Amino acid sequence: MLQLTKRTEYGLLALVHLADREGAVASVREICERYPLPKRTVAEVLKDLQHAGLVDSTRGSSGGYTLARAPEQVTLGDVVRALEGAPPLTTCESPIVLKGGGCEVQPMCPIKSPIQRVRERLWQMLEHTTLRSLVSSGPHVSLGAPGAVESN
Amino acid sequence: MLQLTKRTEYGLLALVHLADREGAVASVREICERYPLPKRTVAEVLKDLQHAGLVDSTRGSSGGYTLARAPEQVTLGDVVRALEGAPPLTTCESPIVLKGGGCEVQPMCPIKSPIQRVRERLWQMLEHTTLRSLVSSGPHVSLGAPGAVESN
DNA sequence: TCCAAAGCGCACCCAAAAGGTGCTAATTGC
DNA sequence: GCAATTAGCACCTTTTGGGTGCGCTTTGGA
Ligand code: SF4
Ligand code: SF4
Repeated sequence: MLQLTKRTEYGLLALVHLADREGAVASVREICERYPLPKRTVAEVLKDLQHAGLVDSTRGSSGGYTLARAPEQVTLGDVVRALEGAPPLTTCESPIVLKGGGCEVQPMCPIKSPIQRVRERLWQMLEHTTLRSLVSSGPHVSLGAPGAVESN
Repeated sequence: MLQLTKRTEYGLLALVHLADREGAVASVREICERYPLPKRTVAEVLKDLQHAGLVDSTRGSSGGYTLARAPEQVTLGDVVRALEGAPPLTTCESPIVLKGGGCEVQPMCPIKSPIQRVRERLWQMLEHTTLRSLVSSGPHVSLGAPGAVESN
């Protein structure tokens, strides 16, 4: 389907939160207190983002996550790649060789290369959408002073 | 997932074939003899395309499908809409009201409107990719004279 | 020293979607 | 009438996505 997964949404929300925190660590609990999201799943997503090198983690009682790069350096494409894996758009032309030998239509397929062009343009779009642009545009109600509020 | 379904691929291949036929009817059997595709599923897809008004059907022993519009008038977006239904990209902002009241994050969601902009650009892209451009670009081995070859 | 709060890892379950099939009509040319 | 074709609907199977259970490790602070 032509749709982002919830995992990707969770990841984006978490990253936006981290970007707001400007380098301060933010725990999963903190994120889930700000947005009504399933805590465990968000934790899973953050872990994946950590593996992808998009966030750094610190363990221990006052641990949490921080952005690993500046918000300008993180793109929607990075997040999708980290959380949804391979980006094939069609079943052929996926980077990894697929079991079964791939698509039988391939040798005579008239739509393969046009579709690939579409895919490339789509990914260009995703790569050009930075976390910074997400943070600065939306309605995005401001937090209180960093580290001050968060009543719960 | 950010990926087209097989149904959409089948639909595109079928439409390309119909475009080649230039107004002549083509049966599901004929299409599946040209491309190694599961006959029944392709039939199902064609039926959906018919409901969406993209193809016309004629029943009976020498029946089949024909393009309902010129190849320039059919876009990738039309096909996706016909075969994958609603195009939300996120779970909020889908045209229909969803059960459960929709996303709880919505009132404070910082990524909603940026994501929608991405969605719009994506669909612009899909709407600007016509069936004609698919037919004329790919490797697309030419058929014999229309109605002549097709040995099987 | 101990405990609570956080992340880590893995496996597992449940629901939804995608892909595909069975079967039975209805239509139409030969 | 017969064979080829589309129409309609229901059903199954596999895959994917979303979400949890449970125990472990790390670390700061009471
Ligand atoms: S070769 Fe053509 S039909 Fe096969 S997966 Fe690629 S685009 Fe789809
Ligand atoms: S989190 Fe934001 S973008 Fe995602 S569904 Fe909710 S309101 Fe829409």
